[in-house]
Amino acid sequence: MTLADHAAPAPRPGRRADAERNRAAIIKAAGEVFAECGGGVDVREIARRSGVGMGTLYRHFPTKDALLVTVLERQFDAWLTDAYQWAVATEDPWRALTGFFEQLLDTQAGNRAVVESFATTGGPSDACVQRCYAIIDELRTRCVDAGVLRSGVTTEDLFLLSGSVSQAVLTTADSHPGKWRRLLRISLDGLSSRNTEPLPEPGVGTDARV
Amino acid sequence: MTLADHAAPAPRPGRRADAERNRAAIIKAAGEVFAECGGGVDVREIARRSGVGMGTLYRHFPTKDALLVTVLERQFDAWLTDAYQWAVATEDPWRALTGFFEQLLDTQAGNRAVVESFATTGGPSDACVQRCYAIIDELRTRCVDAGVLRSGVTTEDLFLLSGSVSQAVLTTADSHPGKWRRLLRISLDGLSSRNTEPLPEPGVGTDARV
Amino acid sequence: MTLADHAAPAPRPGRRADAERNRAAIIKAAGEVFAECGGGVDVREIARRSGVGMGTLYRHFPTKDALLVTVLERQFDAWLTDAYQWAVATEDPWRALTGFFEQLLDTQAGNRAVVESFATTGGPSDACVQRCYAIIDELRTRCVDAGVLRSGVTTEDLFLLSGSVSQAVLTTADSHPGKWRRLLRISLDGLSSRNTEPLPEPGVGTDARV
Amino acid sequence: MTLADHAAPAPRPGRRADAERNRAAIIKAAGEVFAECGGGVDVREIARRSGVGMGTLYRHFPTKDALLVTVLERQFDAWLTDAYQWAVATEDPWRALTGFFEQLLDTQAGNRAVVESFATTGGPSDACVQRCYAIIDELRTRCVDAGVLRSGVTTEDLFLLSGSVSQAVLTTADSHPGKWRRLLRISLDGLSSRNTEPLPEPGVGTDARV
DNA sequence: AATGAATGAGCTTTCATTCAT
DNA sequence: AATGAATGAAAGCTCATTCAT
Repeated sequence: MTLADHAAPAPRPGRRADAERNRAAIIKAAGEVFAECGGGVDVREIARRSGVGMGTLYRHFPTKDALLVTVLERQFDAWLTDAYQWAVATEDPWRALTGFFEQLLDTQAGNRAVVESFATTGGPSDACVQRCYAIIDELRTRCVDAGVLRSGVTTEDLFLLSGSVSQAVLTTADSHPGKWRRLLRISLDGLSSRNTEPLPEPGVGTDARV
Repeated sequence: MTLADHAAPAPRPGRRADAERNRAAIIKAAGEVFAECGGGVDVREIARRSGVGMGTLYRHFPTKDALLVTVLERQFDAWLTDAYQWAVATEDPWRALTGFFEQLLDTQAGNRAVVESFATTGGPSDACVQRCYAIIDELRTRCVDAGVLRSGVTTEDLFLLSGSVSQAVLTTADSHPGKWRRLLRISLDGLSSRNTEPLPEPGVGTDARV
Repeated sequence: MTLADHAAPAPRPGRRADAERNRAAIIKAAGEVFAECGGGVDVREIARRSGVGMGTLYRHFPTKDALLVTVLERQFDAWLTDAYQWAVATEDPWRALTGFFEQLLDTQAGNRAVVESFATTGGPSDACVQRCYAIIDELRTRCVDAGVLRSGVTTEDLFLLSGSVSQAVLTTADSHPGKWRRLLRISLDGLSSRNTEPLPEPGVGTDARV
Repeated sequence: MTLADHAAPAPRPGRRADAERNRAAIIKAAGEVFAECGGGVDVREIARRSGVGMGTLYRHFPTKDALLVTVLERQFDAWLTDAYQWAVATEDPWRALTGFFEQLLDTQAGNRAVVESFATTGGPSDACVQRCYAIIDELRTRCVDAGVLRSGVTTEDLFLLSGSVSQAVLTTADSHPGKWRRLLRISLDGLSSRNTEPLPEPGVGTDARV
């Protein structure tokens, strides 16, 4: 049992089959609709696309926001899990870290809602963020131990980097898909231990221009 | 006359003075409101804060979006100009480039609407983007000539980097102001010529993990 | 057999025992819920509290309103019976009449749905009203025979009086419980034969001010 | 200046004429609709009937409830004023008191919303209740001074009596209009000083049957 | 016969935009 | 030209009733 096992679909026993099917349909449809249109879409669109009535939707999720969070969590969690599993199986610590980021960003490419969540809430949900932190921290530690990571780089730095590049992923999704990979590589290279200059302290006033 | 002179307020001749004053008041208020609340605010709030009626507002700007674009353009343009002027006056090409980014990001720190614009429209407006591109290209060329920039880095890469870090600026604005500077430094360091590995081609399929 | 025997639970022969149990549970729960919250409650709350599913509830009662009426009838009927039995056993005709009202009002104190029914439907149901009328008429006749009732007072007057005071009972239920008893006493005293002025005729135009 | 001057229509100076007309139309329509259908009606019905859009309605009243309260206050206040003015001009204290009640009840006959308000909120609004209390108290004092009021009768008793009879007014509005006048007379006669028995103390346990 | 999930019209409220004054 | 009231199409959410299991 590692960090990577995530909330299973949880097929509660007494649940009727069609209810479960509907719930799944809602989550699926919501996942697509939120991804395409962002969190601002009309709930009706999700109901329509999932083939259920409004009441059914609201039976399964008490508010639109609850649905959004659920969907984002599931999506992000799944991506996180995949990327983590790949990373764990990778020998080279550096490649594990960078590959993890690339894979994670790759899967969330063009998902408006997920990317929005980084800008508005700081991430899909606290639980997701926690889990992401834990994973990044693990990968970071391996790099530190191997001496390949720039000194002073924190987990927060890495998380922030990931969320920030995800915006670039969305920006370029339509016009220049894949271009973000160059940006990611650039930023990651700035993380290698070949960069020896100290990073600025978190204090506000630091000014690189000086 | 250089790249940096931007669209002046354009005092159209036949215009009555108070109309011009109103227009200015609207733009000022909209700038503040959009910055604080993002592009989703109620137009009424802008009218209220600028002290004009809704009709006046809509006389000057046909749609909310037109107002938003106008405001973003002016703000971004001003910041761009400032940062550019500083950069032009800086001897060291590398410092000019990095300082330019930091200054630009610093001024837009916490401006919700501007940052949103990068995620949704790819930038405040096409004109802004063009101008930003031109400036970045100029600074980039200086670095290339001085041999301090990683080979293969394009203007697009740099622009994308800027837009992406701006998201981090917003994300951390409340909780950890200034933390984005570390991220910026990291990314910029990935741009130095000490990084010799080739960047991935823009093609979609490239996979850093391999 | 007197006026007072009311519709028995009527255990229809072919009925399965659990069906009867469910029906009883529904009526019990509905009685409580309607009393507490009034007729506007969500039917779900009743289903929940009675421990049956919505389908079962609607199998026993075709509409929410049918359930409401059934419940009100049963409750009111029971109270009516109790109050009547007490009144019948009371020698003094005046005390029988007044005590009947007080007892009836006392039991329905705070039952939102019953009181609402007087305002909206004129009473829990036609059958209830009929029965109540019959009882009141009986008690009234005794008073008339004994010469203690104001001349011209009709059964309708008395029924109306009861329904009207019931509102006061509800109004004061939380803040001043029991205060309605003063109001009841006042009104009842207006009914005594010591008041000799003729009551206004039912015609609309009568105006006490003239 | 007496108790009876009530909030004037308040034609705020800068207000546009049509806005005032709309506001009036809304209040008028709402008054009718609420009176006919009670507080539960669809707001759309009021918008339709007053000939304005939903937005206009909500511009004038922030919530449905605010509209309801405003309407009830105005209506009740107007009735209160009328009845009070009549009462003040009446020499006979007893006739002033009883006539006041009759007139007040007469005007609110069949107004569902106002009557509902007594059952749910205890009255149209706190301000209304205060004013009503003050008026009743004044009329009551005159009766007490004249020695025509039953000893121990409080203003609260009288207010409660009024609210309670108003239910009867509503109940009989359609089937037996005017019948409530008999009930009112009965109750009022119970208030005359010819009734010498002490009223029950407000304590809960008092039982008239004993 | 029992269950509780599904339905969808209907509710209150918001807000970009138009238009009478 | 300026004002801000008016508009009405959504939007999020509820709940009496039906229906598949």
